[in-house]
Amino acid sequence: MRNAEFDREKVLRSAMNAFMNKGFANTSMQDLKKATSLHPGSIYCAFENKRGLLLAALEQYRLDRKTEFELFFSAAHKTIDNLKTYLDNVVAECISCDNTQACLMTKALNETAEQDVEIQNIISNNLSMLQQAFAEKFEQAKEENDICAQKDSEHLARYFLMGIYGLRTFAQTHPEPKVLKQLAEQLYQDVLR
Amino acid sequence: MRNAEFDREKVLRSAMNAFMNKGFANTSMQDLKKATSLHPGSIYCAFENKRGLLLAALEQYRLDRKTEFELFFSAAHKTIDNLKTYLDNVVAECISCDNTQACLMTKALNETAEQDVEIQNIISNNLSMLQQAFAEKFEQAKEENDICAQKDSEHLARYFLMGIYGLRTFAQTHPEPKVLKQLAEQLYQDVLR
DNA sequence: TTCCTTTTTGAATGTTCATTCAAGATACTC
DNA sequence: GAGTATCTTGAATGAACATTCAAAAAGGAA
Repeated sequence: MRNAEFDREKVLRSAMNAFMNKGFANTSMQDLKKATSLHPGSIYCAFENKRGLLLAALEQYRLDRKTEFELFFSAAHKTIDNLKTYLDNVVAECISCDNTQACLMTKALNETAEQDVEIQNIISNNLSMLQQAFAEKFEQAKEENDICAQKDSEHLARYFLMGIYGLRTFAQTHPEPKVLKQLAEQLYQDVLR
Repeated sequence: MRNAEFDREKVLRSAMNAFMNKGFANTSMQDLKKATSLHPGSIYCAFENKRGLLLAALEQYRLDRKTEFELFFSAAHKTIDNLKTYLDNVVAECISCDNTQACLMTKALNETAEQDVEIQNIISNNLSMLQQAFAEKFEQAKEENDICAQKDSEHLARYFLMGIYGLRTFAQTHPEPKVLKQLAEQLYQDVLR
């Protein structure tokens, strides 16, 4: 017996970054070798192939984002304030202009859509989970009387997520802090109202 | 002397579709040969290389979208109603689920970002033009007293565009007509208010 | 230590790709 | 209608790619 030497999470996060930087098709095994410090054979041994590495990276990304989400909403503030903090963080990511500005999910969705139904389904499910998580937070905010009780939490969650997608795309063309903050502020107000 | 035999616009629209279907990196010259009915040599003769074909396709896409835009706003209705019609059309495109659901601009932006600054700049400029065109329409709507005079047309245009980006991305995961229509409706209301 | 199992290594493989090119075809000019 | 410039054709090219594999290394069990 012998265990793998590499740290699986570290490798997956490196692969994530590589895929976010150059996209799936444009990231060669050489790029991945450099990014992960794993030789091709090891990658194939551990993840079957390049696509398998993407699948594993997507799952790790989901877990990381979930942890991050829970961190934001574990803060001892009103739910509505945590939502604002979450949104501000998205803006901050967009402004920073590093590769995390792109979401691996939407990036991969854009690239592999139509061609790889399995990946498309996985991503759709992951994004649905995020949407569901937001819906629960909006429900909570309703209970805290910060959002009108008649509002549909599901709809709010969808709209909020749509706004985040739009914000990220917009930021790719104009990553001006002032503008992005203004857009996020309006999104927040529109959701509150 | 001898003129090229092929119809340049037709070829570019075919290339557009190919790129929207599979993305730039995943569209091979063979795919392009099939899509455009042009032999590799002819493509290289006319567009220099694959990237040149993308550049030409992007420009044709811009022109086509511009024509479409002007068509929408040439309708003899109030500007605000034309805006709604435009948005409804985006939703209809998303629902139809053919490849036009994706915008070639945002698709290419997502894929080539970071790696090809020239393409990134071209796309950013094109999208800025669209944003400017929207701003003019919002200005017009203000003059027609359908939008509060204090509102900033530039901001409205950015928010509207952001919403469209978000809508398109959202539609990739959940192309349910009812949901998309509801999201578009709220976006419209939020812009009006 | 010894043996076994699994991982690591990196060169080899065969495929696919964008691109080139020389020959042939075609339309325009004079 | 001859000449010429340009386009079309599609096979050839060489690079880059994902993937495989056999040998070497190393952890764990006894």
